[in-house]
Amino acid sequence: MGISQRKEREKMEMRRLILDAALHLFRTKGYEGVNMRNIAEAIEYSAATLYLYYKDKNELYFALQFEAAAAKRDHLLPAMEVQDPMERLIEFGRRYIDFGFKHPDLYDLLFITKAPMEHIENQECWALGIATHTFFEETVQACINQRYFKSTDAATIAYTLWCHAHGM
Amino acid sequence: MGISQRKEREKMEMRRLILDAALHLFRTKGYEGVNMRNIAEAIEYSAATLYLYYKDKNELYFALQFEAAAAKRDHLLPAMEVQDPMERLIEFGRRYIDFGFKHPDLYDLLFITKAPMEHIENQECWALGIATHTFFEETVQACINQRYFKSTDAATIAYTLWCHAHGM
DNA sequence: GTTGTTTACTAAACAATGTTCAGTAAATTT
DNA sequence: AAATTTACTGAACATTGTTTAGTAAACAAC
Repeated sequence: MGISQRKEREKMEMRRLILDAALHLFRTKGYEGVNMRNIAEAIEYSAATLYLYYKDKNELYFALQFEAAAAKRDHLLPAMEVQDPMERLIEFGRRYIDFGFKHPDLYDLLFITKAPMEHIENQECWALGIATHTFFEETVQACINQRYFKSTDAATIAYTLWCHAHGM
Repeated sequence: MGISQRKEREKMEMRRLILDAALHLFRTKGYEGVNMRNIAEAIEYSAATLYLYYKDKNELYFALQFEAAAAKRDHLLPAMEVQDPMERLIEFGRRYIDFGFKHPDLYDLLFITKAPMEHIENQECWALGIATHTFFEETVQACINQRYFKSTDAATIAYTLWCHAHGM
């Protein structure tokens, strides 16, 4: 069964090729400024080929959203190194906002842009975002434990802080 | 010179007709779900006619943004009646968020959606928003005067509160 | 009141986009 | 070697924003 394995691998490589090209184009030209033909041209395939790997532009879009979530996690990750919980929380917020400024298109992709949410069934989609948020809440809880906050309602504090960062 | 006056008036009426139709369509079908032909059809004119009154879809869009700012102001207006500044501030925030939930499309139109900002020269555009924000800051100042806040930095407090509301 | 000009509008066309489809050549299976 | 499946493509389609050439009415000029 070596052949089908190779085929599967080639399919994955093709998907990677498409995603990398799409992500690069989206980053440089903005989401609106890119179309299927652009992406296809970038990888030297015909536009129709894209539809063999992604049902439509939306599906490609959601795949990229996953990539964006990974990029955000990578951007936030260094904050985990900070030992003091309050310092860590601050670093976390700083990096969160920094991410928004450095990659406005990715930020929009994650939080702003609306697209028909037909892929919610794919729970895996949200795993990365949820993991990050969990880490954030744990840090808040650690701060509470060290009496940094008057309140002890972790969820509310986390929500308040997040609202503030997102609003900025 | 009665004729040119009448023409001018008819031109304004036509603009009103277009804006009303566009706003209604945008509200019900969402901004992406409406095109120039839809709008034209709604007022029983051809699509090309729209271009006699607005340079392109963008200009029509900015005209609507102005309408949205007016709608927001109208939504926030009742908060001015509240006498106690802190109560007023709270009512203001409540109404701000309420507006976002009741008219997500208008809210997006005002704060989220990106379009080539080629109309910045039209300062009048921002007048409504600035007026609202000024009133907001005045209320914050009133709260400071009554020692509702520890800090006395009105701008920062206003910004903090606004970030929070917008983030929500 | 006829004649020229301007205005208000339209149908048709254009260009760009997302998407589909019929066909083809190669890879694979029988 | 033949049959089938796979991977891909060019051409076409539908929908959009926008432009253009033309037309009929309103208006102005004599």
